Amino acid sequence: MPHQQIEGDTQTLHARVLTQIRDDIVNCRLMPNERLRLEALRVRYQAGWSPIREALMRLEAEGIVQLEQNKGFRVAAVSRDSLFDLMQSRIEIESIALRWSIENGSVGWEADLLAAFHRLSNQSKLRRWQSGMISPEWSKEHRTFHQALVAACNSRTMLTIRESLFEKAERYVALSIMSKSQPRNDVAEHEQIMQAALARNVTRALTLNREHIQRTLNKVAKSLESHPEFSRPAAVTARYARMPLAG
Amino acid sequence: MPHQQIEGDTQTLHARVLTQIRDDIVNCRLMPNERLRLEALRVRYQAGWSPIREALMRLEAEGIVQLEQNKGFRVAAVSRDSLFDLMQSRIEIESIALRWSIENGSVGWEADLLAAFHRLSNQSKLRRWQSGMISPEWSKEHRTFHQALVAACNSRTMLTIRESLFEKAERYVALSIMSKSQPRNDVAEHEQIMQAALARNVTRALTLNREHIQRTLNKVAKSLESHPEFSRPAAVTARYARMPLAG
DNA sequence: CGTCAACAGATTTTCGAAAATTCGTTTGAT
DNA sequence: ATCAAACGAATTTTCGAAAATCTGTTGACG
Repeated sequence: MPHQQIEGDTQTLHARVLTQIRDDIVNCRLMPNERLRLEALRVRYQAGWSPIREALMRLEAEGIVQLEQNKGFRVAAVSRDSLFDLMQSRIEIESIALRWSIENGSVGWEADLLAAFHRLSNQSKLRRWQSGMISPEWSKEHRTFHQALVAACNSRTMLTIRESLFEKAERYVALSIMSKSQPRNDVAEHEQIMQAALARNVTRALTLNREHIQRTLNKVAKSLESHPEFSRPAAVTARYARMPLAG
Repeated sequence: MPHQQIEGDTQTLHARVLTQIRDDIVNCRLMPNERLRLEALRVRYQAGWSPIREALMRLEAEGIVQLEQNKGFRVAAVSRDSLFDLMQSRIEIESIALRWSIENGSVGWEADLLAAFHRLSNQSKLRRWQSGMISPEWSKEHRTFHQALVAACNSRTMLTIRESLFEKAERYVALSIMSKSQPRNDVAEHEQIMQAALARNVTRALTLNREHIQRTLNKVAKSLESHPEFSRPAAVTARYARMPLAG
């Protein structure tokens, strides 16, 4: 069997750039609707035109970057409408994936889920946010927990879709946190969802999950409304200063 | 209404190449799992490295091309498992989209749907296939009809997902047709679905649509099993004939 | 014989220059 | 003064050469 190379060893440039740009967009270090000038990106990510354009094309397909022919790339815009669309779709997709996962889940799934929750709840005891930023560690555990919930759904397709929507939602949440709105403490919510899933109570788990997403939606929508500049033109072409390599 | 630029006018190269390669893959002119050598693509699509790689990266995100670091691109493989996964997911996604569409649909939606069906049913009277190929015209009308069904669903997200799954399914169907299995005549099925949708009978429309997809699944799965070479290694690296005839 | 290092050819990946396009401003005609 | 053509700078897009990586083969050595 071909031994999988450890990432970072012989990782191609476009793969590294892809990860970095995506991370910067999801965490709103590159703001919604911000113009992505190639020259600036070339400096920021230390690469030539090709790897950067390749990464951007991929992100365009993922839907967090937009391309206008011969006019270049932008970070995908945000809006109240697309937020609602996103969250409503997310509810439906997660419902299906979660149902299948609960129906299929093995003991191993239960174990992984418990473990993920344990890590999440402990992480949240530490400072979860500072200076309008979600701590990357908490963010990671949170993502892992939600992944663990649906992990047994046994459908690559649904998992991929779910992940993509989850990531887009994360960007809205990051935006919301940035505008000095405190993240809500939802450890208890997560625990309830997990309990319902472990009890194989599909109806209850789906309801709780739906409410979980809806509460996030409400909070984000509110902070979006009080900061209309986020969904506005953002004509401000933030010339980013010389920034050292991210991570 | 902003008038869309006629394509072919100031279309960038990577956009043209993207469309062409995608089309070739969906119609299995580039076979599943086939290696995509850049040099060959460069000749075939008359472009430099950059536009081709950019197109391939985008297709990779769409999931019909696979990339292995430093080893290049391949057409995404097919398999019984991913076919079932795809079709099952498609049923769920289309169910949601169709429900919303029926609940939201205006008179304009009804009109468009009727028009699309009319075009489809007439198209099918012509020769629908020839020499193991679905006629592109029929294919287009078919795609348009299914689009018209869900068009009123009012969720860009769900529509995009649905379209992507539909396209992947199309590739499997093309594969099935190629192996001299006749396409089934499903005009009546389409009409029934439409009638249910127009009658705003959500339950019936969803059931019919599910059965429609399942019938396609059965047919494609059968022909996939009788042609195991499609889902197999395809190690045959179609060295384009520069080998002289033996003896 | 079998293993492994080193090499050569093929292929992918990256770079930087050149071509094409857009955008903002100026110029010139009415 | 108004409008539109036209120029030039900024930016995107494309090309082809160069670098890096992979693959398969050869030949030395245990």
